[in-house]
Amino acid sequence: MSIQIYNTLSRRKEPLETIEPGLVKMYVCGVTVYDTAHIGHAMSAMVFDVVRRYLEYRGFAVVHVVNFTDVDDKIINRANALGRDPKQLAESYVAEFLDDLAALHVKPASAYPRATETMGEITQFIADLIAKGYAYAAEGDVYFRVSRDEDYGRLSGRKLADMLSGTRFDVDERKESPADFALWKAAKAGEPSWPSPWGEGRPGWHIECSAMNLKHLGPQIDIHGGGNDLVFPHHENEIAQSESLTGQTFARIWMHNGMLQIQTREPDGSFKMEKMSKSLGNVVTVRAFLDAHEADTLRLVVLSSYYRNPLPFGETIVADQERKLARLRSALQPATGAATDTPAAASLGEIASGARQRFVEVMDDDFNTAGALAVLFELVKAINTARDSGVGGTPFEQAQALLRELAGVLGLRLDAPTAPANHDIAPFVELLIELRAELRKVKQYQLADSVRDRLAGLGIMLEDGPQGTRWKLSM
RNA sequence: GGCGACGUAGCCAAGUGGUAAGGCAGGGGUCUGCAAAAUCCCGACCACCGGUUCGAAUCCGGUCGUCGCCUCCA
Repeated sequence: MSIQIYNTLSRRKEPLETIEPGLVKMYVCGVTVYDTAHIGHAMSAMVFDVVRRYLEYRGFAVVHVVNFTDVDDKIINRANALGRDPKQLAESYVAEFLDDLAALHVKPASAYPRATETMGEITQFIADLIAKGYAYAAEGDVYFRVSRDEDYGRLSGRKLADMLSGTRFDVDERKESPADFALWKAAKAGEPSWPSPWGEGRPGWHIECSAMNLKHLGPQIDIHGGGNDLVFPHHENEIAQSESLTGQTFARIWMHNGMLQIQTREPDGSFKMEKMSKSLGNVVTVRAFLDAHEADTLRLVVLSSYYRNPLPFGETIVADQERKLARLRSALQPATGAATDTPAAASLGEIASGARQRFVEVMDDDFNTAGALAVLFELVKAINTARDSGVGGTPFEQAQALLRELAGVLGLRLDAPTAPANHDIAPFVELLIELRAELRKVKQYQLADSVRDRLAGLGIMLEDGPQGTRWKLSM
C-alpha cells in the first residue's frame, strides 16, 4: 500500500510516486516577512512538518525547502513607517519566525532561501522567458505573456476568458493583456532595487519561487505546498513560469492546507467563525500563544483536523486540546506493578502492534492525523488499563516507547511541562509531600488537604496513588 | 458574478455503498479518608428535499448555509 496524497491539480488522491526512488523533493511557500508570525503561519508550517516527518518515518529522504519573501511592498511600507532598512527589518522577522518554528518543534527545513539571495537566478529566469517569447519588457517592467501559456489556469480551474471578462483587473496600458502578471518591477524612488537587463528594479512575487525551485531542487519536484489562499494567482503563475521555461511538469503533487478560522462565542451561546485579520483585531501571534500555552497544544489543534479543511481555533478548542494532551501524557506515567507474562500484558502487546499498523494505514491516506490521534488514544487507554492491571516491565515500557515514537512522528513532544525553577523546588515539594504523608498516616486529613490545596494554589498538583504521591506542575 | 472546498452528537473530529472511530465537555459507577488521576457504563434519525441501489453519512440532482480565492495573504 502506498501513500495517497490529495493533489489540487487533479482534485483527487494520487499515490506518491517520486521522481527519484526514496527521495521526496518538497517545496513549501513560506511567509512574507513584514510582521510577526501568527498561528495561521504556524499551522501551515506544522502541517508540512508532519508531512515531512511522516515521509521520513516511511523511509523517504526528504529535501524540504521553504522560502522567505523578503522584498515586497508591505515590507517596504513597514520599513518606511518604522524608519528602518527594509532588508534588516525583513531579516529580523525571519530570525523571529525561525525561533517560533523551533519553539513549535517544527524541524528545520533543508534550506530557507530568500528572494534577495536569489537575484541572479531570478533575472536569468526572466531573461530566458523573454528569449522564449513567454515574457516581454515594457518601460522597465517585465510581464509574463499569459496568452502564450495554453493551459494557464488548470491548477485553479479558471479559464482565461472568464478571468478577462471579470472587472477586477487593473487596466494597465503597458500590459498586452490584463491577465499578464509582473515578473520584474521597475524601481521607484526610495525603494530597494537590483540591477537587471531592464534597468534597476525588483522581482514580482511569483518569480522568486520558480527561481528558487530551479536553483535548489531542479526543474521537477515531487510536492509543492502552501496555504490554499495561494492557489490563485501565486501557484498558478509559478506553474506558468516554470513549465514555460523548462517544458517539463513542474510539481507532481500540489498540496494546500485550509485556513485557520477564529471561532468566537456569540452572546446567545452559539459559535461563529471569522477570518483572522488585523481589522477584526483577532490576530493571535505565535508568541502570544506560546506565552500562555504549550507547543504541543497548538500541534494538537492542527492534528485534530484534516489539513485541507478550515481549522477552527478558539478558547474552548484550545482548552479541549490541553486536556487531551494531559490524557496522552497520563499513559507515560510509570508502571505500578511488574507483571510481564499475564494475560493483561499479552493483551497490551497485541494492541500495541495493531496500533502501529493502523497508524500507518490512516496516515498513508493523505495524512489523516485525526485518525492517527484516535490510534494514539486507543494505545493510551490500553497502557493505562494495563498499568491498572499490574502490568510492568518490558511489555509496558515497549508500549510506552511506541506511544512516544508515534507521537513523535506527529511532532508531539509529550514532555512534562517544566518551569524554570522546577529543579530548585523539587526538594521542597518532596519535603511537603513527606510531611503530608505523616499527617495522613495519623489521619490529620484537614491539615493534609490544606497542604495539597495550598500547593495547588501555587500550581503544583498532588496525586495520591498506590505507589505514593506524585506531583506535577499545572499549566 | 466566476472558481473551489465544506456542512457528522454541546464542542473538535474520523469514516466515501452494508445500518456511525477517537477526544473534550456532561451524567452515573469502581478506586480513594477526600480529591485528582486512571478505569467502566450512558449520547447522533450523519443540513434539507428528491433520485440511483436489495441497501447511502458515503453516488447523482436540487435547496439552504458556512468558508476560501478571484487584490496582498499560510
